[in-house]
Amino acid sequence: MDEILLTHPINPEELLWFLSRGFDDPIYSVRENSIFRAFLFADKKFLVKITPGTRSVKIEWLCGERTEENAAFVKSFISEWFDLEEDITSFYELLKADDRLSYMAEEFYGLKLVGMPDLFEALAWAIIGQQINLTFAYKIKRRLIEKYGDYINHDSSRYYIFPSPGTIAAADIEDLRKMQLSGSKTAYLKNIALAFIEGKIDKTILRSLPDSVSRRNLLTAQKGIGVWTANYVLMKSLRDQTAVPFGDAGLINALLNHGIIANKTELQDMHQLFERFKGWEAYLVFYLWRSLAPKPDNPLISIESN
DNA sequence: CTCCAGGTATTTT
DNA sequence: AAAATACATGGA
Repeated sequence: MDEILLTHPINPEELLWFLSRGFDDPIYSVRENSIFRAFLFADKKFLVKITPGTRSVKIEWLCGERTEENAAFVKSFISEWFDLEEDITSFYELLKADDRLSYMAEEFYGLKLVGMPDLFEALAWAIIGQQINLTFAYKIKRRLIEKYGDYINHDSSRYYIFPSPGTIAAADIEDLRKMQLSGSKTAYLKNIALAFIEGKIDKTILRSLPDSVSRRNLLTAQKGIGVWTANYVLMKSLRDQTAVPFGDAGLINALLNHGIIANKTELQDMHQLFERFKGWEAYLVFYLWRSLAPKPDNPLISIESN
């Protein structure tokens, strides 16, 4: 049993809820307060069971060899995935200062920004999700991962690993189209997989760039990566707080719900809001998204339900 | 049938 | 430079 001790407490219920919030992400499964996920590291596959608590996250090895290297990799991956090291106290101070958002500091207390440490997965996911509803997007992601992803079978369940850029670069265009990826998205995916293979994009390169703007420019140089996708990926995979997917349909709807903007085109008030949340922009987006898919007891929807 | 969905590229003003 | 449009396809 491995364990990550937390300096800053988290809310395990919120985390587990978010991970299983009515969508079907094929990259992990959530059962009985634990998260199951398969990993590939140094050509070895393994499966772990992750059980988050308030002050620690427990990691149990279910399949594959537990070496010190593997354990270190998984711990670091999980820490990044769930943003375990960030102290979000000052974000809560900002929330509390806003009458329309202050409830979030209690309602979602201890919710950390769930990221996507695998940059290729984040890019592929962002492209799949462009301009289609999330339910459909997750279906496509599942088809993609079930056809091209490696996996581990364990206890009559299959745990998938997201396909590598090499696999997608070699994938047949017709097969991708059959998954109901549009023609242009198919081309985008292949193109981006190629960019990874050619070493044009990776996390090290992105991190070596001096600012958000140059990171965004590196990404948007690829066809299929527009401003929204670049910011989404920088937010989810590099935890760039200043990368806000402005124009995002969900973000706009959340702002409308909270009465922060009055319509979808006049976004001055949105920019003012983000100005006040400097340094915590990505967290603000994440919490606003969180507000869109509330728990049954969330006041925001109990009003309209029936 | 309509409108929309965690947009992007291209073409037209 | 800004605005309109084509694209693509399921979900509600």
